[in-house]
Amino acid sequence: MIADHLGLSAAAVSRVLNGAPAAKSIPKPTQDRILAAAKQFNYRPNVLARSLRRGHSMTVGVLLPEVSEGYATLVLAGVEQALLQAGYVFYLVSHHHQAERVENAQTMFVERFVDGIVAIDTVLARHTELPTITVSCPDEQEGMTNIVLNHRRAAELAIDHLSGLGHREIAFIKGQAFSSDTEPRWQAIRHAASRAGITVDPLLVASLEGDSPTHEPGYFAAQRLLASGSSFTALFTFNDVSAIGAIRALREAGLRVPQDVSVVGFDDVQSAAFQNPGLTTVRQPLKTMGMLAAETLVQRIAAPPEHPAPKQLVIDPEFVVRESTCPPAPRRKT
Amino acid sequence: MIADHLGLSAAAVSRVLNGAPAAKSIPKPTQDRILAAAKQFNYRPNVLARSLRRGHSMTVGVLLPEVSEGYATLVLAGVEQALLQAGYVFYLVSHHHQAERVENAQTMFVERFVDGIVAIDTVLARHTELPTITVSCPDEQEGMTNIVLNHRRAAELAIDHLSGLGHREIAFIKGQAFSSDTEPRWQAIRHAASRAGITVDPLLVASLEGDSPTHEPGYFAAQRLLASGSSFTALFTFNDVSAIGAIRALREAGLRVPQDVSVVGFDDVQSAAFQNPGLTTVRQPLKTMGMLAAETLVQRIAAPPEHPAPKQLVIDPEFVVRESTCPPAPRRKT
DNA sequence: CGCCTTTGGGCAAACCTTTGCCTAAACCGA
DNA sequence: TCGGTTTAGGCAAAGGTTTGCCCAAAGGCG
Repeated sequence: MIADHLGLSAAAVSRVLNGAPAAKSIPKPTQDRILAAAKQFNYRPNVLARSLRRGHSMTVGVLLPEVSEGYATLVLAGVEQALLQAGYVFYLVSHHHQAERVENAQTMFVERFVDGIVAIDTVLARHTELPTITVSCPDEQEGMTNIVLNHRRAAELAIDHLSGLGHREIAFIKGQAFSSDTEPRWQAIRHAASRAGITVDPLLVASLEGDSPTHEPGYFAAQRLLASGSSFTALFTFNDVSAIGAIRALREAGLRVPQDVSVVGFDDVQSAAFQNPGLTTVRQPLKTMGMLAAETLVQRIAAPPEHPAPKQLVIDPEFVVRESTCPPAPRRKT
Repeated sequence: MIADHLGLSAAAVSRVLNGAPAAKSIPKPTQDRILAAAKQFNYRPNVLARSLRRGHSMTVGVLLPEVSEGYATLVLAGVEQALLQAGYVFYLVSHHHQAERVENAQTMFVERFVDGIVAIDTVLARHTELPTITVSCPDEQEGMTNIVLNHRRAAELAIDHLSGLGHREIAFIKGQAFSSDTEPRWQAIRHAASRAGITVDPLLVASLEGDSPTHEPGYFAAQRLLASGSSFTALFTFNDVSAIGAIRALREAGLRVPQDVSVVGFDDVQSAAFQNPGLTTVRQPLKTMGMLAAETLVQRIAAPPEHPAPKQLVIDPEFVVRESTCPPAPRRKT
């Protein structure tokens, strides 16, 4: 269209606008005319046509469990920032931990020629040819890089903190089975506990149930722990929202946090610092992990890795002490 | 490709697969062959090519302030669900309330041939030809529909609740200037207050400052209110996260909520019910608003509205009483 | 047998760029 | 003057669908 106006061919225009090497055979004045006309008409190449021809779309697909949930959206914030910076845009789709939705999303992604995939807390439905980076996903598929937390370290931080305060009777709330972090973190906790000489009472282990991403599962899990009859002076939950839900259950049962029960959360979501009491928690640098994922992905898109892609990028957690933990009361039964 | 395999033309394949009217001149057996082959090869038409030809992309652009923030992502959840149901996918971009980022996003949207735009709590940078639905946006551009809360009703619910409990000295935390709801809601509050015979002490009005979407602005705003020297028995904040931040500031100042100060939030985000104390708040049906926005948009994409599009869809709030409000103490100065 | 109508589907343009290959003119040196 | 090189950009294919228009063969009717 701009070519017609100048009496040139579309080829020339394309070359100049893209700074193609072949453009060096086009004299400066002509180039300037093209540039000027492009500016004048506010010309934008049709991205669809370009993608069709070039075979890539400058788009990536992002998968997460819930679109409105603290954990994944904090990762997403990092992903977005890094992606934008690199000139990519993304499709977002949530799957609510349903395999079918993941599957559909994956086919949608290939249909629409995304250049890569970022999957947050997601188990992929099948192997994909597309460059893929996962955040907190369990399976190690061929050639895909996984950004994971150092669970070992995370568990030690929490257990050593509680153990250092004098707690021996510690209750746990595990994650849902579908959550990728649940198993590795639980392994790490068992390991850290035994290292600290703490035995894990099976009666003091509850799991989050249901697929609600809200506080309720933690609330009910804590109620089950209280009903189990075993006493405990501390509680370590799978994440912060569960912790908040659990604290409510504890309080409703007449227990004070932290005087009667210390509570340690996980993630350090934005609201953790503003809880009452402020939540002691294991901080995951979620935004950083998201940025790392996106950066790794665009790198991989630009240049496929030489031989075997690095399988894992391990991120270290921090521990944040606030008000929800203290030494156990000298004597008290739940 | 599938055409070659069957010795047919791409045209025939296209017509059959799309159930085009012209397909009726193709006999059943041939149609079956095409369908079978498509299934066998798991054939997916190239969406890029199709969009290029058809002139629409089955994609919409979604704009919001922050990707990890309770309010907008709850709306987003509704948008996503309705969009998915209608077969659309979306680009997500956050703008952090920066006009330039909104502008860039808008040009990106037209470059990529989105079929429409959903803008959540966003002031658009310029007029757009694209079908656009906004949620909680102030400006009434030609032909664009805005989903808004019934601020009048919302303010009355909160003010009448506090006034009914006996509160007369009420402090307020207004939203940031860039937030679309700030002005209309404030107008509504003044109106409701005067209707209830309550005078608004200018010293008892603070505004959220800074563009952080977290609890801090509310925390600092509450501190400024406390420092103002005027006493108050109740506080009505712009949203729940501010309320949570404010509660922390109050508590740090030695005030108990609700015994010394009642607090009413706004939105009813997921964590509101699990705060300590549980937050009394004005509930916006955010997910519903998101769904409504998306449904209205796809409708408008399918069939441009007859003449003048309805300008506004007004949604009614609910009031949720929890534990952060109670009658004021008989006598107490802050 | 000749004409008309279905039947069955092909042709090619259009959507818009990108890119490998090519060429016509000009210029330059011998 | 002639051959070679550079200049300046054009040609056309390719990427995969969609769709308006067209046509050939077959069948039906008079």
